[in-house]
Amino acid sequence: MYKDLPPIQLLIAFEAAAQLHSFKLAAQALCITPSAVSQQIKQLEQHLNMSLFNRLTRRVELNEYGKAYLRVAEQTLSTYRNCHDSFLYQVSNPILRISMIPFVAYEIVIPALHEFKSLHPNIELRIETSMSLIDFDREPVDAAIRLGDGNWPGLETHSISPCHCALVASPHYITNNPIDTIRNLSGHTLIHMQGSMNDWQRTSEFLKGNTIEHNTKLVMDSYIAAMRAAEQGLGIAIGQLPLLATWLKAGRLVTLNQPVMIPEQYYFVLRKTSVKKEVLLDFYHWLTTKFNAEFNSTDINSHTNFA
Amino acid sequence: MYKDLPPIQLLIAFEAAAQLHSFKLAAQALCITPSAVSQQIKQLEQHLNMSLFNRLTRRVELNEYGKAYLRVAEQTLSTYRNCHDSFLYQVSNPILRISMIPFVAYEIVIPALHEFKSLHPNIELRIETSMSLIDFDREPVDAAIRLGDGNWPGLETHSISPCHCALVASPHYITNNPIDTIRNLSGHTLIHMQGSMNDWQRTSEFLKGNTIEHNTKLVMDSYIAAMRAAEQGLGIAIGQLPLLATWLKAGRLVTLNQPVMIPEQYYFVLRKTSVKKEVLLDFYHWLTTKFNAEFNSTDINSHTNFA
DNA sequence: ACTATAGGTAAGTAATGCTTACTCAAAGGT
DNA sequence: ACCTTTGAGTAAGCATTACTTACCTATAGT
Repeated sequence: MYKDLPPIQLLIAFEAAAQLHSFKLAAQALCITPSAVSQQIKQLEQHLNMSLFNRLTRRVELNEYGKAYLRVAEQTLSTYRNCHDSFLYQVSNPILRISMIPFVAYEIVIPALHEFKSLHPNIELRIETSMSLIDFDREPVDAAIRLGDGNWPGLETHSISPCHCALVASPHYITNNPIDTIRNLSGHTLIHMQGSMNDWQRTSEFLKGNTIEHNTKLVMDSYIAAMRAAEQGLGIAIGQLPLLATWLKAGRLVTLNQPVMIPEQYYFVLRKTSVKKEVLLDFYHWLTTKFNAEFNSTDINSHTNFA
Repeated sequence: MYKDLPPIQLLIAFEAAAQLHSFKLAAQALCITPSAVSQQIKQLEQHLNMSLFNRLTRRVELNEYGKAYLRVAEQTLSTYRNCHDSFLYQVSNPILRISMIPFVAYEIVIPALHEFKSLHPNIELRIETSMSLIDFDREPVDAAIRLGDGNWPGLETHSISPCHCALVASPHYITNNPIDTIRNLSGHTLIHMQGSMNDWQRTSEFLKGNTIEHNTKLVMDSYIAAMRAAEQGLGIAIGQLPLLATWLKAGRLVTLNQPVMIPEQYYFVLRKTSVKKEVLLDFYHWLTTKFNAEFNSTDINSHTNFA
């Protein structure tokens, strides 16, 4: 059936001639000669093995077949034009789906979204919050914000900012549960985060202490829940400085020691082959300034030092 | 917006390559060389100013733009193929809309329709019954069966059969209302048909008589109603022989005189520019045999002659 | 009767699309 | 580690297609 389809480009001349009732006007519209239009339509008629126009003197008009075929041409070409236009719209107004943990979304990205939107009105951001590392091959996301060593095979990584950690608690908690020195936290509740259970192990190594055993454990299912628990005075948590700027400034939490830079960093991660790389990097650069603004505005020396 | 539409024929190679994930296979499908496919797709990419495929080694895969553009190509081409197919279907299974008076439809055409359908299974007939001459420029009909002199400007006419007229009445009526001679019908009811009021005038001239005045008139609104009235014994009507074959054979009516050929004939009428001329003439030839079969099967000498 | 006009046709030319021949890069099989 | 195979990209040349030019035809309008 497909084999004897007339060359699709002939539809263009036919549509113009049919709509304008004139080969001459069609030729003008298409910037070719009337003769070329005549030949193209003759070709189409030969392919269909039927005539499409009644040739009158100095005028052509569609016959019944022509009228029916005009519907073919119009439908086909309008489909092409509409689909093409919406394709171009999609391309020039890309949707960036970016995955991150809820805390980063709520504390850093979302509060500044209106600024990004005003800088890049064409780019539509879709923030996807996820607890764990998403699989780029399965999830329909364009990029992710990840804490790690920057080594994810097949993905392109861009460093956003280093990560400083410090023990945090609410001021109220400190008052009611005095801390002698952070090397001796026995008797205190240590707030853990699910999936990062060895953080306290590492922390104790950093602090050159070994007092983290025999403490009460409180395990929360996310970083945001851990911070909220600390804010409520339920114990001591490990806070990441770039994320806690507003909490520390507002006095919802205080740091108990000089922040320590950990080996992991925050990275912006995207597919190596992403066609949206350009706009994604626009977002990355903007995001980096947001992270650094947060971190620099946090006076990392304003902690209650029990070291 | 339309100006920078890529040449529509490029969609064909793109669709094939995208669906087959291979320029080589696409080339085979299109009966061209892989190089040609590669060049067409390169052209398309240059028009769109973006790449559509990730070129891997010995393999190509659509990137995100390519996936989006595949929808453009598929929609456009499937629209073309579907519309084209339904156009061809329409052409090869034409609908013939043919106008005629109800009597011709009911007595001649419709009883034989199943035969025509078996001879021409592709042709769909639409019988449109109409009391008066329809206007080909306004009504969506392809042809008409008309009684007349064959001279209708702008239309092509083909003679179907001459028309013989005779006075008819029911056998019962004749018994109850004896007729002396058809030159003297005084006292009889003459059944007229609306729109053909001068038929009796002409008939009297044919019969070389002048007795048609001072009779009771019965005016019916159609030929079929006039024949039914005669059948019911309501009076004498003017019957057209080609149409009354079954009625006469069944004894529903009898002729009262030797049928007389009138100047009008039955014609098959169509537009000079009709694109369905071929199938219409198929129908015309079939119709002619039907008319003649009817007429020849009527023994025009089997009348009750009062001349 | 003459002119102007729209379309059709034929021949020549410009443009395009295709093939051929070659290169390249990586995968697969010894 | 080697060579072979394979699919895609490229450049040059060729073949085909599509367009233009010039001329013809028919007719509507003057």
